Amino acid sequence: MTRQLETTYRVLCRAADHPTPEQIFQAVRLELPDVSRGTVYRNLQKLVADGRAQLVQLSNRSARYDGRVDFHDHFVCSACALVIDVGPVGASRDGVRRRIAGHRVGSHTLTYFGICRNCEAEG
Amino acid sequence: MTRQLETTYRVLCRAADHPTPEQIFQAVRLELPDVSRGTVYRNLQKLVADGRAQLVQLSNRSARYDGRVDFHDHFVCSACALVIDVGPVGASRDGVRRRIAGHRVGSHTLTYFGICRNCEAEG
DNA sequence: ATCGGTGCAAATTCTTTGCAGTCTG
DNA sequence: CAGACTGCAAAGAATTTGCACCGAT
Repeated sequence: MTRQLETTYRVLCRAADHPTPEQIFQAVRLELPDVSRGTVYRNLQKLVADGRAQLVQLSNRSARYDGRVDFHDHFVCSACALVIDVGPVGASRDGVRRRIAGHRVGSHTLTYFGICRNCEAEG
Repeated sequence: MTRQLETTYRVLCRAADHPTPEQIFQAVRLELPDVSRGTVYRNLQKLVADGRAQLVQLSNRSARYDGRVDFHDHFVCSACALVIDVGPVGASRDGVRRRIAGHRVGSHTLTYFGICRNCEAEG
């Protein structure tokens, strides 16, 4: 447990907005000015592998990480890429299968796409 | 409606495996040897904008396109990136909300992550 | 001394874009 | 002919990796 890993984890848990690796890197750098991007990328993958963080697949453009590891869903604004947590209530709690066409299901996530209030107001 | 766009669309509809842009490019090139990647990328975006194809957000690694535009869900193998269609039955059909925390919901998708039969057999 | 973790920079991978030429309506 | 579309190649963005070094066992 290095300082870099610990700081990355703390930054991630503190953030509520599903930050990108770049945002996490910038935040970690405030505390550890000499940290490198490569280290932050590596540590984020380590956190996911250890089950202490989640990689949220919302966009092909950039990864988004989540310090919450319990089951919950997401709303994504198609205009500004805002991501908010939803649940853990709702449709995705029910009727989830252990197997689909013989394939073993490990997890699932329900993602809502739409336009957030701000973007809707701006047109 | 150019030959490139028409061919791209046909290739996409024929494919059942949610191909990547690169795979689509290779398939289109069999029919139009001089087509360029840029054109395929542009045409895929056009198809999505026109509602004739769907971009499936499954990985930060590479985009996956889907010629099916009706509501349905996906199973993704975490080991080999296999993607199969699920539904349109199951949990994601029910209880879907029009608004979440005041944000307008346009669509939703339920994604199952797991290990496919082949990968499970191989260990 | 060893071994994992780090910073750095280069390399990869995937996608977008500027531009000049071409095709379509 | 005008505007949209194309191929090409370069640019751009996001991420990964090789390597030498450092720090804690």
